[in-house]
Amino acid sequence: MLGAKLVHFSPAGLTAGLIVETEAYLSRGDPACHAARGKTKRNAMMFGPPGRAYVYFIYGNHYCFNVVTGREGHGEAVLVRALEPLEGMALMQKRRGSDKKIKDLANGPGKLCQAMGINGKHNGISLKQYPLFITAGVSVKAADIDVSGRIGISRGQDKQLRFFVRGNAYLSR
DNA sequence: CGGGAGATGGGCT
DNA sequence: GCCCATCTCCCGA
Repeated sequence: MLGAKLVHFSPAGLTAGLIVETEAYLSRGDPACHAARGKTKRNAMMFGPPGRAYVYFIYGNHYCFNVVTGREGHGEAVLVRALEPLEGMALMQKRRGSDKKIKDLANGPGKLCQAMGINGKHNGISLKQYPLFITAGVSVKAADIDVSGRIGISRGQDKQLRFFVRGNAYLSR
């Protein structure tokens, strides 16, 4: 997914960005994964077919955007943590705050949802078609991808499941 | 600049 | 009640 392009045609206009940072949440042996304790109303979309969005509300203020990656019934997804803004920067600033610099528009999971206009109503929709989809972006070589522990979690901190484009200016950290 | 804490609300126990 | 895959502000350096 790194280097792929996330596009959203919203009623307010078009925004798009390159995926530069992700985290994997596995279906087995991963206590940090929302699906670790079985299927619930909240995480049900994670168990659906791959290629759909799993969007959830967190900390009373923010949404996080995931792509379901596991086979149907498995409960596996990839969290998108940061985007390099490509199109619709003016709209992103309108949503995020006009004082924000470009590099602060989508360099975090909550921030990118706000910048892209992604919210709970996108939970479960296909990411292969209008209005919200992932398409070809730029090619990222394996040698340019770095790995680290995941950010902001309290369980499963030992796992090296955060992936990002080394040196990219739009990472969350 | 870096660290600490509050805001804020839905889901789960 | 408590937890939480976060963000922002405010403080001190």
